[in-house]
Amino acid sequence: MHKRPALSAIPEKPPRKQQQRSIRTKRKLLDAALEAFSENGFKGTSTRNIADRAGVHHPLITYHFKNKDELWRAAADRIFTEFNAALAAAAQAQAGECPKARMSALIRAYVHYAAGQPALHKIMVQEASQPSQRLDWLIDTHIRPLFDAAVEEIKVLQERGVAPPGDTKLLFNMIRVSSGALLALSLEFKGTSGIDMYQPGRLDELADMIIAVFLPGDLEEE
Amino acid sequence: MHKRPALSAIPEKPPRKQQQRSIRTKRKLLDAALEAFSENGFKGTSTRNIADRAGVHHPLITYHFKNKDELWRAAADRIFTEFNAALAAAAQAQAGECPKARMSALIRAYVHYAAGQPALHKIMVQEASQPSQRLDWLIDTHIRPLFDAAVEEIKVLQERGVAPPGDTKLLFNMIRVSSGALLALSLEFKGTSGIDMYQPGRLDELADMIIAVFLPGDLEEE
DNA sequence: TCCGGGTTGGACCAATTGATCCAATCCGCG
DNA sequence: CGCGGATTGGATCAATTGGTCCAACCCGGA
Repeated sequence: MHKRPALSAIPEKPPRKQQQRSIRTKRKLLDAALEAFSENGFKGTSTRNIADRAGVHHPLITYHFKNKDELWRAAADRIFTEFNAALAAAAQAQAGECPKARMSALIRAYVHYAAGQPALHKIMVQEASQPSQRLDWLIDTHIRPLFDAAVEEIKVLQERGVAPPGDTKLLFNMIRVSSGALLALSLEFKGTSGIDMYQPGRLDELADMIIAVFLPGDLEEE
Repeated sequence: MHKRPALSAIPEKPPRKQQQRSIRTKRKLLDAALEAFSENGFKGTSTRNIADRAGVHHPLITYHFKNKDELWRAAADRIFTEFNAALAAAAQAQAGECPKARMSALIRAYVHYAAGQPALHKIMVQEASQPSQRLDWLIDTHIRPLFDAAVEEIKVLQERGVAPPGDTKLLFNMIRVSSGALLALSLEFKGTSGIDMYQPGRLDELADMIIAVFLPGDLEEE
């Protein structure tokens, strides 16, 4: 409402700078939480397990994140923000190119990000396995905006004969799970087929096949 | 070692018939276990929660299945056996048809089975999220035999110009997650796109799109 | 009908869970 | 350097976990 003329700081004293070790602790906890939640789901993960992975005393979770739920939210927030940035960077790099080249670059970026951070897709699957407030939050905050933009891009590609016809949202989700889910299942894939998606070249092979299958056409004018 | 001449049954007395209620209890527990494990994973599911869903006293799990691990195994065994039977029936019905029609029927059968039993794919994803004996058992006992057969079928379709070229195993897994994973994510899909895969017609729409995308060619002779 | 093993219910156990409390320690700041 | 809030460690709590035990019961077979 009213600001004092400086000198005497009454309502908002500049809070002391956060200590460095605190920042490190928080980051270690978030890393550990992502790994643990993606492997065992929310219910299946104990805060002690997270603290152990992080090499940190477990009540610090309460101190830094209030409770298990908030820790999950903070971890999910971080990975989705990072993912968004990675996609944006890829899109940026292809700003002037034709739509098909742009989408191809996005697919490649997605495949590589999903491989480097399998937690991304795993956490979505873990949460989508049953209704929950966490799922609602995830969808509203991160997933829907991201997907709406992608669906628009694909719609253009359908209109111009590059992507096959049919429900765009359905098509987009097929593309998306072909990369994300397949990488989330990479352990099973290795066991059934002997193929290790993390060998060099495999990721590009996957991306190329996705592009070949889902964007088979050549660009034609409207 | 030595068998007595009947009359006096010593080593193997014909065991009394299993009581009917026991059979019902076991089946209720298996149903509940599938649901619970697919929603919360192995670690995230408590035996008491399973017993509650089944409306059964929880120590009965120990009595009927020895422990949580064996219960999981029995549940997974049942759903995969059922699934195998459903696929076999679909294949049987198309015995004489051409390869493309046969694979299309299999895809349709898979989509409908995955929709009716989302636990099938969810359990695979839950277990594939980290190495475990359960995952190894699942792969060796059920998944690999099933997939090897499917991969052979697809290889034929590639050779005859129906399916796109490239690594067959990779292609098969793309087909498979396009149906299975997409249905496992149906809650998220509903939230992001407003599309309910369980509305009538949606499943066939998905199956048709999978066929259109992954089996685009017409059959040509070798 | 009644016997006896198959099946179930109730009480209980040790270990793990998420969370809280408070004293000890650390470190940014004056 | 030394103050004092920020951060951490240790102890502890009630609730939940997988699993065991034994008495009560149900019901298939004679």
